[in-house]
Amino acid sequence: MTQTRYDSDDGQVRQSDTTTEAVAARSCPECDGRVVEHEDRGEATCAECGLVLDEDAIDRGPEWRSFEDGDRDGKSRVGAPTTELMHDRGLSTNIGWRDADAYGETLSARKRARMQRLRTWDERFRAKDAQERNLKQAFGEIDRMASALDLSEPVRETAGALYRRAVEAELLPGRSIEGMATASLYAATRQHGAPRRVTEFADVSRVRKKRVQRAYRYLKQELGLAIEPEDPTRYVPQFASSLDVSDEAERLARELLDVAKREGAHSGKSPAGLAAAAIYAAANLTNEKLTQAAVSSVADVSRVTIRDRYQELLDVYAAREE
DNA sequence: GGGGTAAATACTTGCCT
DNA sequence: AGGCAAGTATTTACCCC
Repeated sequence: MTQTRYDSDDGQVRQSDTTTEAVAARSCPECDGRVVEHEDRGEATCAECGLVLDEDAIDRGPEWRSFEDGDRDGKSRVGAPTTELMHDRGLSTNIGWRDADAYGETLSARKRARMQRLRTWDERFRAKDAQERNLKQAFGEIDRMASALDLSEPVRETAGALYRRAVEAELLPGRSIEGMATASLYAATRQHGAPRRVTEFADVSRVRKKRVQRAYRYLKQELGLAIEPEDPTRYVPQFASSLDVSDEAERLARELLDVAKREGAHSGKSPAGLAAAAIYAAANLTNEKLTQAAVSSVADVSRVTIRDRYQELLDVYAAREE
């Protein structure tokens, strides 16, 4: 009697895996979700909606005041803000292509030759390295996909950091940049506890679902990523807001899922399918009009699956009541 | 609209070599 | 290591009420 196990794809499903990130006793003001602290970045995000609660303790932006009397232009002591999503963290300089000095005067032949050599070296230091070019392209991909899926900034940053680690661990040779970039982004959303379905990533990526999953598994294993098994309740806020159901129904959906989890009725079933069914069942119970077709399309789960799961959820819930 | 079903497909696991 | 078979979940494409 074998079963499809959606909760075992990180190879080591243990209770202790869930404690990698410190769990705060706070809850999100927006959606009441669990708040996850990311100590390494001085950030706290909501596990449900990805909302950033505590922005960085360190301000990496320029300082918008002058330090010398009469110096009205030089209001910045630092360069551009650093970010994970620039291949050199935004710290590079550029040497212009024009053969003119800062005042616009043309340069002598000797100086021109020297500038040419400088450019050559500048070029070599900055982008010659295959790894750097690799990062550049991957970060572009990550940013593009994240925009398409409307993912929060911290998620993008995490994805960038993961990808960088993958490159540094030399995981890339023999694998496609897009595949690994997509996998990094997927892993990031899982780590932040606001998961999206793999198919969503495959839709906005040039790689197919299969490749994404393969790359994801590889990434997770090689980097020793501790990622919690997918929890159906994590999908509830997403689906609920897309379908515009009441808070009451949303709460009920969570309860249905909690009961199902306690009864072990969820093992082997797809988390998104369960969440979709719970929303549908809850909407029915609170007399809200919600068609299976509507839920099916936002959750990316077939009507058949919703029907099957929602009957099960109701059965388990009813058996539990007495 | 909901609900049912059969065949096709996807994914996992265990077994084998 | 990788191929293969078996078992389960999910989707697809019909159907009826």
